[in-house]
Amino acid sequence: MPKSEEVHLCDMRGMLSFTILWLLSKRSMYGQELATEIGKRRGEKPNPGTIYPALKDLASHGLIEARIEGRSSVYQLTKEGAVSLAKSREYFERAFGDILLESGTVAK
Amino acid sequence: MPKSEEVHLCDMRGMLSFTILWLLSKRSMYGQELATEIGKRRGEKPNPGTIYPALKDLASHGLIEARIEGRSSVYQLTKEGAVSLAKSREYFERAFGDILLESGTVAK
DNA sequence: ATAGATATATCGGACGCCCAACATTTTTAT
DNA sequence: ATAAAAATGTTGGGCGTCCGATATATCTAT
Repeated sequence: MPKSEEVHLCDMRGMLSFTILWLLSKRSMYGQELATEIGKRRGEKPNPGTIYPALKDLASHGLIEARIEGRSSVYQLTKEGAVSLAKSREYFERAFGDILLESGTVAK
Repeated sequence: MPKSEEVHLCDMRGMLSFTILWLLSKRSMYGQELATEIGKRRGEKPNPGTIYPALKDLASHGLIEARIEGRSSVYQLTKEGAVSLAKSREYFERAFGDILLESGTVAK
C-alpha cells in the first residue's frame, strides 16, 4: 500500500517478522518463496530490500536458521522462533482478535 | 513490548491508526479514552507522544474530526474515515485472517 | 559458451510508530 | 485563591518496515 495513489492513510505496514515466523511454522521456505507467500496476503510482493534484511535479522537473533540448498537458502523455525511466534500470536490476538471476529467475512 | 527486557523480536508495533479508526467506529472518544482502550489491547497504554500526533495526522487527512467538549476534544469518524477503515479492514483480513482463525483461542 | 532467469544481498532514503520528558491549559477540590 | 488532577500537546531520538536501485552468484536454456 505504501506507494499507492490512494489517500495512503492507515498504511498497515508492519508485522513482517511475525508473518515470516508464522509462514515458517507451516513449512520451511526460501526467501523468494516467503516473498511470494507474503505477496498473496498483502496484494504486493515485498522487494528484496524488504525480505532479506528481515530474514537476516531474524536469523541473527536465533529465531530462524538457514541451510543452503542449491541456489537458495532454505529457512526453518528454531525452537526459540517457535516460542517467539507463540508469544507474538498471543499479543496479536489480544490486540486484534475482536476486530477480525466482528467483521463477518472471516466467519468459520 | 518495545521496551521490554525480553528478546524483543517481533515487535508488533504498528496498526495504531487502524486501531484508532476501529475504536471510533464503535463510539466517539477523546484522546485519553482512546489511549486507555488501546492499552487494554496492547498491555501498555500508549504515551501522549504516540496518541496525539496520530490523532492530529488522522484529522489532517479528514478521517476523523474533533469537537471540543469541556477540557477534552472528542473525536468521531468521518465518512472518509469509515471508507478508509473498511478498506483497511479488508486488507487486514486478507493478510492476517487465517493466522488468527487457526489459533483456536479466537474460536467463536 | 552465451544469455536469460532465478535467488540472494546491500545501500540510501523515507515513513509510521513509539517512548521519555517536558510544557500548557482547563477543570476540580480544598 | 491555591493546589492537584486531567487532558492535550510538542520535541528528540530510535527502531522496524519498505522501496528502488544496484550488484553478484548460480542454475538453465539454447
